[in-house]
Amino acid sequence: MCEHVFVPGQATILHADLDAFYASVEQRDDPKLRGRPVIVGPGVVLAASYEAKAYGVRTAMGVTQARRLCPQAVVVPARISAYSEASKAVFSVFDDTSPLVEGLSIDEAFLDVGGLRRVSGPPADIAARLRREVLARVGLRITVGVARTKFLAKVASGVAKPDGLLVVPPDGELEFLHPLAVERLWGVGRVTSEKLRARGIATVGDVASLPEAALVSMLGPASGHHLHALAHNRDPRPVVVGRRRRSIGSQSALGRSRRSAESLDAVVLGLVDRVTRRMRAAGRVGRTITLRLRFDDFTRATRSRTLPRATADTRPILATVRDLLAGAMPLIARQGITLVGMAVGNLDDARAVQLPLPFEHSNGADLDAALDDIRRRFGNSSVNRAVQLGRRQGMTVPILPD
DNA sequence: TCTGGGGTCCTAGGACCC
DNA sequence: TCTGGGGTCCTAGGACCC
Repeated sequence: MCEHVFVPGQATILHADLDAFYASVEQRDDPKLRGRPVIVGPGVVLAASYEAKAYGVRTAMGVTQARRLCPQAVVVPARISAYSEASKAVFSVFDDTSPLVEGLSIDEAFLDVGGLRRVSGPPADIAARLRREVLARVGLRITVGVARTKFLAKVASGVAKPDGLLVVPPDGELEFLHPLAVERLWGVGRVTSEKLRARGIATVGDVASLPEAALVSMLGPASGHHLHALAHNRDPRPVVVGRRRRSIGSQSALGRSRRSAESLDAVVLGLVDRVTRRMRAAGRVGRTITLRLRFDDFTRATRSRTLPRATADTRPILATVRDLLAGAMPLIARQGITLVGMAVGNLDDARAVQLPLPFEHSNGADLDAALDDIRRRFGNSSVNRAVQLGRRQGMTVPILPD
């Protein structure tokens, strides 16, 4: 029998994070790069090795500036397929370690090892073994944080990197957390950090000493509640397996030179082709098309439209993007465009049944029959969605069984 | 700091439904 | 006929993350 042994109050969540991922893959594959400052470019810094970070080189910095800070750095072009292959290899080590793995990005994941104590030993041992395994099987160094909650495990790995392991014991959580800078809190970026620091709030402990209402009025309801909870070390979120992407998109920076309408259209065509290919490969269809623009002064704009039915076909999506772009032409003419992107959201499984509903010429009886059919085939909770979407669209509703 | 590419989630007003 | 409360969806913008 396989029972899940939940030990309350134990640190059982691992946050595993590869160190300087892209740069480490380059150093792994080319011995000449080992021990040297490496920057993955070109254009902007996609990743920097720790040797380069020591000189102040940071992700998203222009490569020109990075070279000024660290003239001896080797700049190599990104090899995305190599990174994605390395990522797959690392995730297969994760999957061999625990059945409960939640990927966060190409280079980090949460693992819940709470049920593995009898089979694999205590979490700290599992974490140490995981680090050895990733190094042995994939040749990459990884940092692991271990704690009772996801948030704390992630903070722990952030503090421990590079090439570290840090366990936060349940009776030492607040001592660990409260002296840290507010920027360590998940969800505190540039804007929130400035708001907090302007009020003299510099550490997690400072946040914890504030009444929740004060944070809410400062930052809005969602951020306020969120930060208050994290500062008091409340984070009940479980590790979730099999989370699915909610949108698929692509974008392209255009540089400073002026673009003709024709060349803009060529870029858009390429984006739509890339995105729809990826959607079809993933077996997804989507309804909401978003056009993303960025201008000379770095302001942004988005335009979106929701289609009556989900699709992964190039033609309707391209037509929609072109239409949105045409609507935005006055804006583009005024501001000068530097980036164009598009994304498809509201994703559904391509296997979802596209049900036609007889709303348009309905006499009521037709509709009731259709809803009965949905109830019979897909379960009761699908009916509400069908009614909502069907009324709005008058046509087609994608439904997956309950 | 003159800034790439891929994402997630929240907010807020208006439309619409029960 | 007028009214209310509760809820979802759509659109646009913004903050944040790696």
